[in-house]
Amino acid sequence: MNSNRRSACPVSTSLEILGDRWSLLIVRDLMIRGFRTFKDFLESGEGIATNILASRLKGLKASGIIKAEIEATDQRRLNYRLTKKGIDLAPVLLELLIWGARHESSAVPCARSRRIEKNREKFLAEVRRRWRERDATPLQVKGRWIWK
Amino acid sequence: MNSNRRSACPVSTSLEILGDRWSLLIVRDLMIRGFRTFKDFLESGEGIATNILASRLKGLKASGIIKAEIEATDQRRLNYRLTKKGIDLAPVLLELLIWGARHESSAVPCARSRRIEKNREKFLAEVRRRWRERDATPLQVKGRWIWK
DNA sequence: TATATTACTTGCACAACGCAAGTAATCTGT
DNA sequence: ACAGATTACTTGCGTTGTGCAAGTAATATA
Repeated sequence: MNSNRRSACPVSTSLEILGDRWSLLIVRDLMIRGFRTFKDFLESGEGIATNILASRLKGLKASGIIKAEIEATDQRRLNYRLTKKGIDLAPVLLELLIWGARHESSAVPCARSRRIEKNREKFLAEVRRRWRERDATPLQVKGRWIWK
Repeated sequence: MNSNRRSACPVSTSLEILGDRWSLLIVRDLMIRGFRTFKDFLESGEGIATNILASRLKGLKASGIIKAEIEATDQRRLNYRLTKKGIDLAPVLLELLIWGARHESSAVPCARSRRIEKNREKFLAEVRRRWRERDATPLQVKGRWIWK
């Protein structure tokens, strides 16, 4: 499992699993936007190709970050869900959000990203509650989407 | 500058810049290990190729995350250094470290990663102090390398 | 029973990566 | 002063990964 690692550094190990343009976006969609299905991810706006999405889902599953279960009422639908290991990525995503909002994004007003930053623990607690209770409504902060 | 973005989400934007297997490792080496030169990065253990390293350094410079200055006493040597934008990635790296140590790494003893987690703010303050004061000694926690 | 939906897979062109080798500028030892 | 070493790259080339379009199998709906 942890053979063929390029190094023992946990940052390096994390990046071997998550270091690409798409994996963490899938985690974001599961965590924040309440997405569950293949089709949801396809339509998430960044325009991932079907083959790339399939390969990333496969990788995330192999790494134990997500799992999939067939929907009881519709055998066609696979519902993806974060594992504990997956939801533990919440702080990583939050810090990426804060960094991007501060240094790169014109889309998130400074006031909103500063509020998220200030209420870091509250935000994480809410993300974890949603996961525990399978709350799949898109996450908002003060009535606004946090990613726009 | 922020044209041709696949979406307005700051997480997506961050990943377009940093979402690969190498960029954040270079930032780690600058931030934690006190590396400065091309040669330092080459020998950092993960085995990055020279052309890839050159292209990543170029990208990080273009993104304003690092800057390079020629060493006064040796004109051959380029010293790379994190900018403010670069040092602001410290929380992202820290969370990747914590996640990797908890879920992937056998190299970091649980006790040590828990201590880092508990002293999150102290750790970040120390990283920022080192940057301000140009302290390039490899960062240790209680006399141990934090990445092993 | 025909059509739609979901979650993929396959084929192909193109870009990125990884390794080995080479190069230009600068420094060091004699 | 000159040979050899050092630093920071670039170039070539074969392999791997990505992105798009099209196709497919299983299941659901009208």
